Amino acid sequence: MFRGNDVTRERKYWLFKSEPSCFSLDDLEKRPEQTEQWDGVRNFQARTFLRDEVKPGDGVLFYHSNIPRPAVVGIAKVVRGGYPDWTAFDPESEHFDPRSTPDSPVWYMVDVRFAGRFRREVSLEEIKGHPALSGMELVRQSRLSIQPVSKSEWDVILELGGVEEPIE
DNA sequence: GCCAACGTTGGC
DNA sequence: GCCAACGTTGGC
Repeated sequence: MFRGNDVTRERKYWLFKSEPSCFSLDDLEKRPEQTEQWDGVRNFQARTFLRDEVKPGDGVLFYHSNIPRPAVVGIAKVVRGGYPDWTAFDPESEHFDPRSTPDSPVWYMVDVRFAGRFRREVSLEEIKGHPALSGMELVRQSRLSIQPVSKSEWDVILELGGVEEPIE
């Protein structure tokens, strides 16, 4: 009932996938204010996370997919929660979807800001072989592009990757 | 480039 | 509402 107004809500953690040939951690770091709209998500389960559950201050594991050695390469921070993905309204956009309108949006996006690069990448292979990580959504259901990560998984991956806790 | 796993679409 | 056909993702 008070969803969205809960100022006491605990920070949540997420894993966002991206093909680096499309958008990489490097690209995020080079953006103005190191911030980017995470648009183009066209999967309903991922959409629902973006619309309802991803909130400012949340932590994001930045994962590079569809490459020879897929891996978490760094972290980002959510700076704006779910709002309508305008690329769905734009006929010129490759993410155009006429089912989504400004009055009744179907697709949502969030804004993320660069928060750190790992000293070493944490590969999918390593995650699969790590007792504390082998139950991750990433391993169990490999296709979801926005997925929740537990606090303990977040902590272990940051420890493996080697980055100071960067989010306030 | 292959293909398994999964999501979506559409006929019935 | 079932399910076959099809499209996409993403590891390998």
